[in-house]
Amino acid sequence: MVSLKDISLKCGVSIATVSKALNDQKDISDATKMFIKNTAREMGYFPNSSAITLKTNRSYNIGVLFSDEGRSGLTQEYFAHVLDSFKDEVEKYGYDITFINKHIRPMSMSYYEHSRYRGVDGVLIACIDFYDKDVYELINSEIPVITIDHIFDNRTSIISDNVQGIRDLLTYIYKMGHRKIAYIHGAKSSVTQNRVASFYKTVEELELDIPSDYVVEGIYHNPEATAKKTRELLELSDRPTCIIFPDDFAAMGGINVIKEYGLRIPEDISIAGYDGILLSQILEPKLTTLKQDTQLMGRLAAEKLIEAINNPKEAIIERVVVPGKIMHGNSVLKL
Amino acid sequence: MVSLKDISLKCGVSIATVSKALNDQKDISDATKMFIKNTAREMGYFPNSSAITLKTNRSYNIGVLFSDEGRSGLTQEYFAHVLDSFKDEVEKYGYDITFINKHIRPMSMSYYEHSRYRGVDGVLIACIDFYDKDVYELINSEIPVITIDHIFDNRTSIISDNVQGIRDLLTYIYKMGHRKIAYIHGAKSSVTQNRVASFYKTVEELELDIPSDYVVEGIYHNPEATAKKTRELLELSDRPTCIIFPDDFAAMGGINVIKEYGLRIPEDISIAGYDGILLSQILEPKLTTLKQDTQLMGRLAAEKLIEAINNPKEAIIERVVVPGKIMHGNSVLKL
DNA sequence: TCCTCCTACTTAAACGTTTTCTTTATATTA
DNA sequence: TAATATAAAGAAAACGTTTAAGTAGGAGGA
Repeated sequence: MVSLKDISLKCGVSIATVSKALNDQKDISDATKMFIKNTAREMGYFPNSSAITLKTNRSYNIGVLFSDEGRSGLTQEYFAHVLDSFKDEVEKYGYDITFINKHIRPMSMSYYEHSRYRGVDGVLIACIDFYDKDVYELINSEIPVITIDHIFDNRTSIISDNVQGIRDLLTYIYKMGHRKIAYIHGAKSSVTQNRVASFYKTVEELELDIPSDYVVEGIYHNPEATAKKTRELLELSDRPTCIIFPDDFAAMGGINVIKEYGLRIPEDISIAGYDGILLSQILEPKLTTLKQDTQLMGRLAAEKLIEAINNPKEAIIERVVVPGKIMHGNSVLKL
Repeated sequence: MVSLKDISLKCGVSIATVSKALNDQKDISDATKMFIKNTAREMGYFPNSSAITLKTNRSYNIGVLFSDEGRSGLTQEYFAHVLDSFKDEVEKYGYDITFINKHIRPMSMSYYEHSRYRGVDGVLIACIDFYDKDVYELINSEIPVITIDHIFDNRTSIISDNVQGIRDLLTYIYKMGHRKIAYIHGAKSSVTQNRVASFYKTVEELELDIPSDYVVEGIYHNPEATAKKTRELLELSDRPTCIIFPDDFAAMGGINVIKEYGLRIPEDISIAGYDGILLSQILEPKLTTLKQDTQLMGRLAAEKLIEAINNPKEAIIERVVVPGKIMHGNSVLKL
């Protein structure tokens, strides 16, 4: 591997001069700089990130914490898209992305230790058990951190506007003439809390009268659980005219049950999803859903994180709320 | 940050002794080793990967090339699952994963340069334009490389058994009594080549007579393109009784068109997919498809790559063919 | 007793950079 | 002309680690 030393030998200058020339520093004459840069190119030089990181404590590497009960969040379309957008954006600034996990090398490390071990400049936390004490250790460390869809007091977070999202969805359904609206929400999490709270708040504002058995707990991304809850809703003596599912994918389970009952969507019962993944737009009828702006979320997360990396001291703690967009499909009938 | 030097000072031994003790080398008495290890733990020591990598040329970091026309392959369920499994496996051996791309730092680098820059021990190549000259540079470099679903002469590759897969699928459909079987395949790639060749070969073995307009080119993961081709097939004077789609997701487009024509699946027309993603098992009727063993592929890729890393000289070039499994859904009617 | 061989350690160089401080040479000023 | 400022380059230390080579001291053997 060609090193600065090799170039300095070939050019007959010192290593320091080569380093400065390649980094476009002031102290070098244009002629020398050109000469060195050309020689470096000819020799096929490229820098060594380990040496640079060791010396400067700046790795241009960002850690990503992205797991979900064993499975990595990768396999969830929503998070995959956020990560994808995040990756695109940080790459523009010259950053790479490394997954940070607990099990590494002979010893096992905490997230924080792992982050320090790899010398990452910052960490993106998403789709993870936010109540893990190892997450707390990281959150309270000196490493710049951004969280997605979860708020910590001392950290900037990017959150999808679940409050407005559910409000928009519910209001739309209301305006379509529905009054008996059920909601199968996801399992306990801050996302769910926001959605459910917003649901009840909107119900109040709209002066709706929603029986308590219309709001039930399902599981995100779980069509089976959704199917079960849907069945229960359909068995009620006073059946809802519209069901909001935890998310688009889970909705598939509900849709199957509805068909099983010989009911048509939306003629006999209306439905709505959440997320706005590709699938939702391909379903027949097209699903009415709330599309979360994963691209913007990823981009903002990148920008805010890099900002925090560049100004570790004066970093402002922000809660960036990213609005979603309602997708009017054909799954909610105009009554 | 606590360094070996700090520990050595506290313990009153040399830095070398600390290093050896922590790395369980022979040269140290048990008493000293214990003492040093305990002190290290107390002081909150963890190693610095940059320093280790710089010194040893071993980063315990694996590069991943995972992109797809702008979008990263992350957003494709099939590859997301392969990567997920790969990640799980390499982590067991203490490796981390870093995405390798072209744009990094001020200068832009080729994949190879980027790999060297980060000092990755090996690279996984998947879901990418394999005909890119930068991919060739990497393939022909000294860096251990594993490819997924594409064969290079000089590299080990893990490939899903597309030949047997299509054969199994077609044979199954044949045994269900179908003779007029259409195939909408994906765009040009080695995967497609294998599938199409296998389709024709099996057609011959089964002594089927498939008209040439039954085999048409679609686009993977593209429901619209699939819808268009499906429409064309349905418009044929001699309509097929079964259509094989490029993949499960693309199949959605075909399904919609079929419904649009007022046809029932499988009573009026049978269909099959490919991939066996979650979606396929949730569809009603359940899709008959070929499930690719993404978990095994990821694991094997990890094993083979680590093997190559540990034995760069005597690494054997292998083509590991991973069998899939046919999933008998209800989308193919028994004639 | 002396020599040899272990054992348990230390020394010091090296990996490829960056960066502070010096040095040298040249230009500018009085 | 001499003093001083400036530009361009170099020397050397440092980042945290590994490792080959060296050393001291004690045990074992003849």
